[in-house]
Amino acid sequence: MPNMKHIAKMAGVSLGTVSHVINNSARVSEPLRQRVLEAVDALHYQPSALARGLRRDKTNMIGMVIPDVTNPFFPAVVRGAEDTAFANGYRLVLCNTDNSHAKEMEHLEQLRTYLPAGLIIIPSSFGKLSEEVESFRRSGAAVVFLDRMPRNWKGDSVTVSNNDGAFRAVQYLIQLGHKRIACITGPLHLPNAQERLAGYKRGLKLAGIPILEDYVRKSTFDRVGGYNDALALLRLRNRPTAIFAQNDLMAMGTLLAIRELKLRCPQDVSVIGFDDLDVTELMDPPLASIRQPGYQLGSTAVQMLLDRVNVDEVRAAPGQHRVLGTELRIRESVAPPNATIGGKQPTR
Amino acid sequence: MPNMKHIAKMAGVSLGTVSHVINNSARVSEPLRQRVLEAVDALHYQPSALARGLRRDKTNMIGMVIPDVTNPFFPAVVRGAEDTAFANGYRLVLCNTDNSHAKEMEHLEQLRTYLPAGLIIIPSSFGKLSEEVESFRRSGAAVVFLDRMPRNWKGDSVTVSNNDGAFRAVQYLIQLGHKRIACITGPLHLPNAQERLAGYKRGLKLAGIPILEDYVRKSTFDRVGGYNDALALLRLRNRPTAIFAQNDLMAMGTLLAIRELKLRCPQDVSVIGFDDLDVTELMDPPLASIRQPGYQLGSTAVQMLLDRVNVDEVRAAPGQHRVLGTELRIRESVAPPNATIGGKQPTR
DNA sequence: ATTACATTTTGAAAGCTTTCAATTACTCCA
DNA sequence: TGGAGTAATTGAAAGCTTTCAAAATGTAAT
Repeated sequence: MPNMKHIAKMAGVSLGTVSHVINNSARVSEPLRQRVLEAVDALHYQPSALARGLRRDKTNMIGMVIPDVTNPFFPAVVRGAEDTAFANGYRLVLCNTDNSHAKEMEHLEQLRTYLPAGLIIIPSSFGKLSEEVESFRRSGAAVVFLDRMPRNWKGDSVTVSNNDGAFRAVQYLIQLGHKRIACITGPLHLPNAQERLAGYKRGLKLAGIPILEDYVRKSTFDRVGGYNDALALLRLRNRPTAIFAQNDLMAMGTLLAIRELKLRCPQDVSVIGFDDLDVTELMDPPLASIRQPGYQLGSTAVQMLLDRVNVDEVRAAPGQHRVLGTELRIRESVAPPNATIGGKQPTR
Repeated sequence: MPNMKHIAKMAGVSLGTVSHVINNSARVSEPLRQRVLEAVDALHYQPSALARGLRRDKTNMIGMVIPDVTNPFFPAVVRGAEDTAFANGYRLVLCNTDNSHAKEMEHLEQLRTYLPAGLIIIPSSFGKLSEEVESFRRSGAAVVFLDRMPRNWKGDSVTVSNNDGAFRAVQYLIQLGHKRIACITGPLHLPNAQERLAGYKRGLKLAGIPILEDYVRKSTFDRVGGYNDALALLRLRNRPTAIFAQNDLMAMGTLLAIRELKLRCPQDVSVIGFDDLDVTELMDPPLASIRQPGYQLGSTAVQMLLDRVNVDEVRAAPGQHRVLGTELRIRESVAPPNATIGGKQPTR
């Protein structure tokens, strides 16, 4: 592999000149400039990202730390991030944490040794993580939190209007005539789960519907979680007529549970999810959901990160906290309670 | 950030000794060793991956080049890869190519400047790509092709039994009584599309069913592709009673097309896909499919890659070509032709 | 032609690690 | 105690780039 020395020799100039031409870091007379460019072309020269990073104290890599690509909400986010990173000459290092604090920390510590330009994090733990991240930032990396954010984070972040989305979903259900509305939440140490829960409660409160302990089930953001807790809800003496699952994976689990108990959706139970995955419209029944702009979430995060990187040293610029909108998508999984004659009556 | 010099000074030893302790690259007396380790601990020292890579001519990064994480088949593959990479101290750089040759090349050229330990590629083009990859390999990186492979590739690869999977799907349909079986293929310059098509043809041939031009539609591996070509198939005078879509995304498009034309699946048309995505069982109707072990595909690829990296310089070791099995998953989207009374008769 | 000044160009240092040849320390035996 | 031989330790070079102070070149004015 050719290096700068080769170029310098071939073009008959010094190392410094080659560097200046390549980086446009100083005025170089046209003839020399041409000779260098020709040599670069002839030898197919590409600067070593390692040496460059070592010298500059910063590489063009962005660490992206997420819980699990396999959760169908995340690929769009990753894609949005990768696209705008790529477009700006940056690369993405993907790290799955499985919501494990230990893995999260291990990834971060490793990443740091690469001097990445920045970090995009969908955190699953807080506390020690925040410290680690703060130290990252002090050492010059830009950090953007995505989707979830530590309570007292002062830097940049992108999230969605979780509270509002949930609120409007509940409001819609109430409008249809539902009074017994349950909620399956994600792990409540996660801010987004908290916010969606708050939105749910706000909706009920506004309509004067009391909030029942039994109707709020703390679960995990995956299908089996949704399945299990839906089962529990559906077996209540006072079975809910509508279930709001805090993400689509849990909503799918809910649909399975409904099927398992030989109930029907939406006649016996309405279901509404959160995320609006691509597949929702193909499901049986098509799943109503609250749309989150996944791709945009990722691309915005990288955009903010790069802004921060480029503004360079104006660390004074206060952290931005951008919130993207959500949108209610109604589909056949919701209907007024006891919509059809023959809908099974609740056991009480 | 602390560096080796700091450690050396603190422990009262030379740079060389620190390095030896950290890498176990030479015998170091126990007292010195302890002092170094203590210093490392005290200062929270971590070797610079950049300097190390520069010196060693190789980093612990693996470039993973795929068409699009957003295609729901890939996340599992990526996850499998990332997991076994992580477990072995390697990191994944994710690159989406959108099936674009140009992007593919750009990613590769960029990756090379990082001296990655290896590359895992799901290629979307061949020809020039193969050259580039070959040159990568000569420069010391291990390369594994995944899912698709250039025709004359001599190195490592992991794929699945595409031909066989397709064959068995077709065989099953025939067994149910279908005679008019169509196939929606992926882009035929992709080997996996080719192989699945070959399997389809083999199945028909074996049963003595003639292969109709009209029943084979070359499409793209996504939902709209499937939708459009399914529409075309369903409008044929001699409408097929079963459609084999070469991946689940296209199969979903097919279901939409069927719905659009007010036909019913499986009564009017049976549908079978390929991939067996997680969501298939929740669809309407649940989609029969040929299962591919996505996670295993990714993890095997990284495993092979690391084997190659570690065996070190025994470049003589011949390329391995591993083929993972596929499995037929029958669900309600397939049934005998004209299963129910009232199934619309084909218009001639 | 000389001086002063602006513009280009250069060479070396720094960034951090690994590795190898050379040096130092140590053990054992005569 | 001296010397041979082995084991442990060291220091410097190399890997590739960027950057800065210094050197060289060019221009203009006197």
